[in-house]
Amino acid sequence: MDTTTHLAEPSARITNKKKRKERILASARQTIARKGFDALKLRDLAISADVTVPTIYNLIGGKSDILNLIISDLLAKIEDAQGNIEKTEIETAFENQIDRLAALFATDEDYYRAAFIAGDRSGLFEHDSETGVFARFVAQPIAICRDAKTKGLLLGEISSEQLGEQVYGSYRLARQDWSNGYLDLSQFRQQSMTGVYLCLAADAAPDFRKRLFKEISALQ
Amino acid sequence: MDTTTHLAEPSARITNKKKRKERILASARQTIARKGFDALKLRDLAISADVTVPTIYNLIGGKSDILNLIISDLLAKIEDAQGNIEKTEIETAFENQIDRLAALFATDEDYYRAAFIAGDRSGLFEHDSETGVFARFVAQPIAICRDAKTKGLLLGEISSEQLGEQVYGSYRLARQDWSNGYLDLSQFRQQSMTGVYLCLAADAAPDFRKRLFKEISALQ
DNA sequence: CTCAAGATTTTAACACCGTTAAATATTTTA
DNA sequence: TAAAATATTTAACGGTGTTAAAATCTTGAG
Repeated sequence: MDTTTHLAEPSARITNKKKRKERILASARQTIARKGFDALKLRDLAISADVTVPTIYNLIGGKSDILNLIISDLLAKIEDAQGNIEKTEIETAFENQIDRLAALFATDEDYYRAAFIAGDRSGLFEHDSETGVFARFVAQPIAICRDAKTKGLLLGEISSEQLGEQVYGSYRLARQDWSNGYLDLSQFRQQSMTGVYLCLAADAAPDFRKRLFKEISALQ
Repeated sequence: MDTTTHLAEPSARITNKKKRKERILASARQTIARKGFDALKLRDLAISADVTVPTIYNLIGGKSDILNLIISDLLAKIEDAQGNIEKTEIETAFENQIDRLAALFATDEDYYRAAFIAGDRSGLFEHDSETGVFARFVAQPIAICRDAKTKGLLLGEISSEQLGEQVYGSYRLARQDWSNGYLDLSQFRQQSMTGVYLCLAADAAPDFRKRLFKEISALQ
């Protein structure tokens, strides 16, 4: 299989290829961010990346392939940003998670909005797959709820799986409303947090419940 | 202005025009329902409605105009189906509302899914407008919550406006998940109801809260 | 009934899009 | 350097929404 004596060095051809590819993708991201997903035209993209259309097909592929790469990039950045959540306190665990997301989105709001819209359109967040995006992301709230139950903060009148899914739904909805342009980023934060705290309050022990409502009114 | 002696009778020309228009729209609805929104092509539509493409432009307009008519139709049917909600009991008020929606969707599931997707894409449910769809629809849960508060079922640790919006968010999310194909109709019903009951439970008086959790576990 | 005026439909084209085969240019290898 | 492999571009195809202009039909006055 390997006929060379040394490891394959990154020949100039290949590095150039990579450079062009990156230039194309960066340009695509910029266009989506600035003008929306439907405004991405292959001919314009080719011009702005200083190549021709068939080169795009050669290096990346058709429009859906470009899309897929952008979505992968989105997911990688999100998972990176979520990182490990410190389980110091329950409220701050969720607050941290949402704040990190909001901070990430703020770095390039148009781009993330566009990427989420693209993701939603291509069924990225389907619930069925055991290993899909939804399953990976919903696991975290569920884990936090479980932890809260062992600490006696939650009463357990509803399963951690169900409660976690509802909590996750709260910021999923806020995220969608934001990426659809219905909310700005600060509203996204407030809306997510309100939803999360309210869900938790439903199953919270009395003093924790009191704390949650105090947090909610502090959000307004 | 009115030069005729009698009221204008619906001349054959005009009734034919209306008939054609209806035929075009019905055909469009069918195509969207069967093959999805992106599969609606004006040439195909013209053939299936037995007219030519410019006739569509003359009677209705371009693709976005067709879309708008279909969305209006969707909204009319929904508002019709919602009707007046009897305020007998709080839980059943929400349950009735959701059941009526689910029953309506079930009459032509593919069509309603497609119409919602089209509506979402064209920013139908924006939050800002005072008289928009969102404002009209969110008013009902808020009113029910207010009623529940006066009856002592809700404690009022959160405003009826906020709680109602969260409740509405619960079935808005479920509706989106259903129209995106992530849930089937029975899951939509279960998911909506769980979310609504959980939101209410957060602010519910003890015995009402107990009732709500019983309802939730009965849903599984 | 006839026929011109007006409304409606259709023919035929335009501009734009994603995509791809075939030709050209470039880089690597022997 | 010559040949082989690889990458890029030229030039086209089929399909889309849209529209001006020609052809057709309907209406109503004489």
